[in-house]
Amino acid sequence: MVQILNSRSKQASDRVLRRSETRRLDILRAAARVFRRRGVAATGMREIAQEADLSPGNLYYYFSGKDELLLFCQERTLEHMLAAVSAARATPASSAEQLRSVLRAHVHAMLDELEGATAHLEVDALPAGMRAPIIEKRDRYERAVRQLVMEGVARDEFAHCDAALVTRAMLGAVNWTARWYRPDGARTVTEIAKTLADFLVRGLLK
Amino acid sequence: MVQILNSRSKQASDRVLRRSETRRLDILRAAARVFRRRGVAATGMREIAQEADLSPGNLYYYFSGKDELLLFCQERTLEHMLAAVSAARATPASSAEQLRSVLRAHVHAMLDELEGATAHLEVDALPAGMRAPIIEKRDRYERAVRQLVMEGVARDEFAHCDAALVTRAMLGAVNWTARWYRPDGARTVTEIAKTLADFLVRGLLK
Amino acid sequence: MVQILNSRSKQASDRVLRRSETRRLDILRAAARVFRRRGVAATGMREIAQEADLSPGNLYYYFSGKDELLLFCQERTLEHMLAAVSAARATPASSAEQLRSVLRAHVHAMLDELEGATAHLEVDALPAGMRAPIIEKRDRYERAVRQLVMEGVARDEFAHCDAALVTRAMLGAVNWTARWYRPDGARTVTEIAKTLADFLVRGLLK
Amino acid sequence: MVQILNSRSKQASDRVLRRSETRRLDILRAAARVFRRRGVAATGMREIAQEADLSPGNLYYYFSGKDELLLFCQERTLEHMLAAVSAARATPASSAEQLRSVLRAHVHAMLDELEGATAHLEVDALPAGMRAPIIEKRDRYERAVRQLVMEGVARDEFAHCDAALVTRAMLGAVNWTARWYRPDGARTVTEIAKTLADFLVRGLLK
DNA sequence: TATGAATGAGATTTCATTCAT
DNA sequence: TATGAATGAAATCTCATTCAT
Repeated sequence: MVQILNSRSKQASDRVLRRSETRRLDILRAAARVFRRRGVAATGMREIAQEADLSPGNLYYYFSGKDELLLFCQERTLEHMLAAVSAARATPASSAEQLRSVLRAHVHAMLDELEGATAHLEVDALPAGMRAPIIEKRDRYERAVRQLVMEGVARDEFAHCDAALVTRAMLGAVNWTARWYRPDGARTVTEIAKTLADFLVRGLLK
Repeated sequence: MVQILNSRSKQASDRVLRRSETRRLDILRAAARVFRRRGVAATGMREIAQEADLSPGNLYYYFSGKDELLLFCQERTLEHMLAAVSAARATPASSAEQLRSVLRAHVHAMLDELEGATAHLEVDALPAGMRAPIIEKRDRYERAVRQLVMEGVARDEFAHCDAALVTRAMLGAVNWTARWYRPDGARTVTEIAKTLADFLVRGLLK
Repeated sequence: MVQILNSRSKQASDRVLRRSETRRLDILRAAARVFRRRGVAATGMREIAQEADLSPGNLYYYFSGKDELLLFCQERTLEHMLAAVSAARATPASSAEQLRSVLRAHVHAMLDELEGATAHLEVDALPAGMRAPIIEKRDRYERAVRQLVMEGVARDEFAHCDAALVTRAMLGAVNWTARWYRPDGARTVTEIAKTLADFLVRGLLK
Repeated sequence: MVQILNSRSKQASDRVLRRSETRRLDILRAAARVFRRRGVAATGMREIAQEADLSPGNLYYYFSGKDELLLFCQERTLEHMLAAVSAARATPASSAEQLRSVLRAHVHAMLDELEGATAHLEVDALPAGMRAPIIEKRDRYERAVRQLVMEGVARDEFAHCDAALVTRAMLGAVNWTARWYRPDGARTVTEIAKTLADFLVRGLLK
């Protein structure tokens, strides 16, 4: 990935790099789409290559292999989600509204036509040696959501509850959308996100 | 195989059949455990054979292949779950309590040490031609749960809601337990089942 | 196969042996039927066992394995055919009629409902080390038929010809019946045998 | 794979395709050779790969599996033979000479060093679902040969006979050459073809 | 003699990855 | 950068044969 810069102008090499980065992103997005459609384990490099409009061999010019591709996919989405939870918590809104907003963002992060990805839900598809940073992010995210729940309890917005379990229940409900959502279904992603967030938070309110 | 069946030989063949069926069940349970631990797509016949304590080739004496094994696993669990929902609906309890009972049974069907199985969550791992009966059962189950929700609304126990989406949210929350539950975790399956069922139904109450 | 004779009467043990031989013959016939139906290479021991009405394992009580079974099948039929050619040559008939009679017998040896066998046509299905006696018989048979042709030429019954090639042509024509003959077809084995023998010898006559 | 095709790249892709087709043909020929040597059922993918000088896995880059390989082999040869019979019938020659010419071509189609193939004789080696087009061609060919026989009878060139049976006898005689022909034998393919054709047609003449 | 069950070698096939150009 | 072709490891499955009873 690190390129040996030739003697041409820095601008030119920047442009090359930028083009290359764009290409890598395109490939990541293509991979994410196939992973979402078929599941990581059932997805072959050939399918990814085809979705990204290049030859199988050429994939390896941009990524070292399926694992790296998967790792970056997962990282990207988790960072998306971590940003969303940070944004929500930076808000003066109620815990309920913060939580709803996080859950809605979560659904969008998975299902949005262009950038939605679900590969991060399959951590075990990574070789054991590469899981640590993904697990760390995933757990950090879960802790942040749990924190929102606990804050709501502390603020007397939410009833007392087993925050750990309830958090997982909520995350499960939104994660599961990846399994049944169809773009041509009766409800839009936005509707789904709102309905689920409202329902789940309702179970917490006093 | 023309045999004169006297009452003794018939008994013997019954016994043999019964033993054979027992063995098949043992293997199914072993397969279900590995499927639950590692996911269907990532599970190899070798692993199943090892878990069931026989040689890989010998698996094929009992089942025609991975697909059949998977099909039976899925069918078994879905029938368990359908029985549970029928049992709950045969009860004079409130909709809320019926629903809680179904959700608890659902969690148990997946996580119980001995018989818990999650393979039915991965319908796409079956070859397309074998999916129909599984999908039918799965959808029948979902419809039954949705029916419970709608009945609760009709009886004024539950607030008005998008029953289809809310049902999927609840099922997602319980299905997702398969991903994070560890037998040596802080909470028992029974605790998890109760907490989740209570939380989820709470979101429906008026 | 060699049995340890117990102290009972010799008669009894003879009866056992005879019974055992009968059983072996039954199995050979069953094997021959399956070999004819499906070809040697495509026939499994399970199919033979089923056709012979015993368990797969039990086959090995009577025969040391598939190879022996095949060997005996081939030997049996070839000896049939050698006997037929000897019988024909012991006759005072013309060469033409002797030859016709051999060819008819050949067709019957392969297609007859009860005893017909074609396994001897697949010599290569035997392990190389076991082929010698079969090849010897097969070649002896071919030589005998060729001899008939050459005698007919010497006696001025047949036109001069390349006896080796013509013999193989005739044998090919009759061997090939095994591939297309169906018991429920329009012509009986006897009709086929006669028509083919007449046609083939016709090509030799002056 | 959206590509702007300028005249150069199109040429290149043509060249590539042509090379690929050449390779496929090479492999087909190699497979045909092994099938002829050892019989279809006894031939493994490893042997074909070795004969074609590539790794077993690489075979699957060119063909989807053994079945496809076999299908193409059979189709190729049968089309050769159908072409030969068409060519013969387009001729003003006598029925006898047309028939001889077909039989000679038949022998060549099977035994010629380079392109000879015999896989089409083993239709049952194909999975049942793939047989139809092969059987259709095979039967069409047989009908065409039978037609030649019947025409000869109608023209009073041939004696009255059971055309169906006699046709099968002739085809059996030539098909059987595949079983005994050895390239290092005493007679060339051409000699064999001529001798057999002459002999077989002789049996038809008045 | 007879059987259900077990085994191990080998077959076909898949697939991530690499190579040559 | 890009590609068609190649590879090798591993997966699923088959099957003759053997074992324990």
